Amino acid sequence: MRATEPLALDFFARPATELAPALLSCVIVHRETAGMIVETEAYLGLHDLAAHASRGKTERTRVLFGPAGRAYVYFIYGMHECLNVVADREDEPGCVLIRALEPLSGLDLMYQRRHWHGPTTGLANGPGKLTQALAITREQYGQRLDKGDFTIRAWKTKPPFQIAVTSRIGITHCADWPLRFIWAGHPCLSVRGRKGSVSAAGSSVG
DNA sequence: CAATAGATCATCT
DNA sequence: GATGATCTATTGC
Repeated sequence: MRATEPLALDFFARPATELAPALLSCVIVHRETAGMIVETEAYLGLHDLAAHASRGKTERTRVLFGPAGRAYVYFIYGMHECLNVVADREDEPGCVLIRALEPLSGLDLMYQRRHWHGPTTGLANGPGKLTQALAITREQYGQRLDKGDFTIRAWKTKPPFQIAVTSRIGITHCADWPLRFIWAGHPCLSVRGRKGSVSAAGSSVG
């Protein structure tokens, strides 16, 4: 898929709270598959106890403390890989968790990798599902996203939804902070995120 | 449809 | 040794 050129590294070099909504409607491309980002969450630095980086720099989190535009991939629950995009600048360990994609390209491959035979909307509608669909693992830890096999690109059109903000999913600390960004009403949102309070960024959509 | 249990292991204490 | 930025199957109405 060659919709547009990959985004340059400086696109990612801003606070996670700004990068997270900016990534909505961008496209992730990896290994013959691509999907549009429809759900993100911002994770901040030291003051955000839900963020891995709040515990300081360790072997796992070191890429968060480096420059923006790299992949932070981690393994969770003994089973799933999750993809984040490193934001901000060196020593400012903000990042953006990618929570859901609308599949665009390479759907056959996604179905194979996921062992799934339901609707297309269920292929990548969750943090663990999208990494499996796009074959993203810890092998991609620290990889640049501005060139090569693994890139993020702007998309020519925006989906016909409005951006909304909610609290983040699946965390225990700072659970009420409004740092989850979605295309409100998009059919590919992660299932567990569909309910809960939604404070619209504009007027409501019918 | 909603709630819950189980899977399963890297990371940090 | 406990926990966790999840997913799926199963149980119960």
